Amino acid sequence: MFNNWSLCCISKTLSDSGVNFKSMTYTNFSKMPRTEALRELCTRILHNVKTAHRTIQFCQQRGISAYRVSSNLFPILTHTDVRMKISDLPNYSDIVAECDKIKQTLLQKHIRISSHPSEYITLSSEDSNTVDNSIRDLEQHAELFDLLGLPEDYNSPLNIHIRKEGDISGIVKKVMGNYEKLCSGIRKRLVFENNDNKNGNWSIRNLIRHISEPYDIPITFDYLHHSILPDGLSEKDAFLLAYNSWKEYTPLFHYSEGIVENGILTRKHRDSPESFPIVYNPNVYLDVELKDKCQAIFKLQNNL
DNA sequence: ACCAGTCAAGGAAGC
DNA sequence: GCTTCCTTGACTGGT
Repeated sequence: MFNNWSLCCISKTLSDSGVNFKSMTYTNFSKMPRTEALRELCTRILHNVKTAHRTIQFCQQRGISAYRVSSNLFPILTHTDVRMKISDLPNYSDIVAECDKIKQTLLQKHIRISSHPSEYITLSSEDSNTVDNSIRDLEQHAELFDLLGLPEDYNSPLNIHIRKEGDISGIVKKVMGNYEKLCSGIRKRLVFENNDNKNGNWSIRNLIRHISEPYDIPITFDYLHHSILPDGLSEKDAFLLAYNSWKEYTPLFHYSEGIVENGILTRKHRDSPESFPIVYNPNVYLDVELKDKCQAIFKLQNNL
């Protein structure tokens, strides 16, 4: 039976036992004197890296073969009034040491690592500040991946959406113009995921035609987004088109189920799976976006 | 200790 | 054209 599940950011089992990530808002950060605020932020960040480590170990223990690192491990750093790299942090050496421990853990038992930078980041914006902010965010992800010793290729994908709707060729030109400017640590890992806007552009069909085929970039297949915006493709055809776009790499796809309201499938994620996904080629990993997180995976591991 | 409201992002969608 | 919504778990402040 298919068993290549990827845990999305959080283990509910761990959080129920009090192991949680910490965050920090800019509002709060800006209220404190800078030195004090930075010290608190550093403490929280180190805590988060340790929590990510524990979560990866949890995956190893529970037969979960991949892990999506949360994009909130390092709060605020990319904020326009903070603008720090991980390496700028006063406790950088502690963070490096903790990342080295994660590296060792990953060497003992392989866990595939990926990330899904915030859905608000965009390479398609007409506003250059917005694009710059997005690139800074991506650079932070690449910096972390490098610290974790992750390969600079699609085995450790950074997955984003193309957010803008409208004139496809204009948007693609914009996105690819910005793509060329990205450092290799981002570019060699960056993949694009189908989205589900009403009558939206970014179905699997259009991503394959306008992004993957001309520019040789893998496409992430998301089951739920596809069922909301199939764009004339069956689930099987969309899955296999996306599958083939990964070439020699093993694809990492997203699995979730939507809540049905008044007989209409919505994009809201269910807590727990009701059905087992059809995996049209078993050589994939499925990142489980159901809200029960690891507990949803346990259900899938036990064939519901 | 608990609860409700807030936070953070940029664009879509709805008035 | 303006407002609301989307998304998420943790933070925050009031009780």
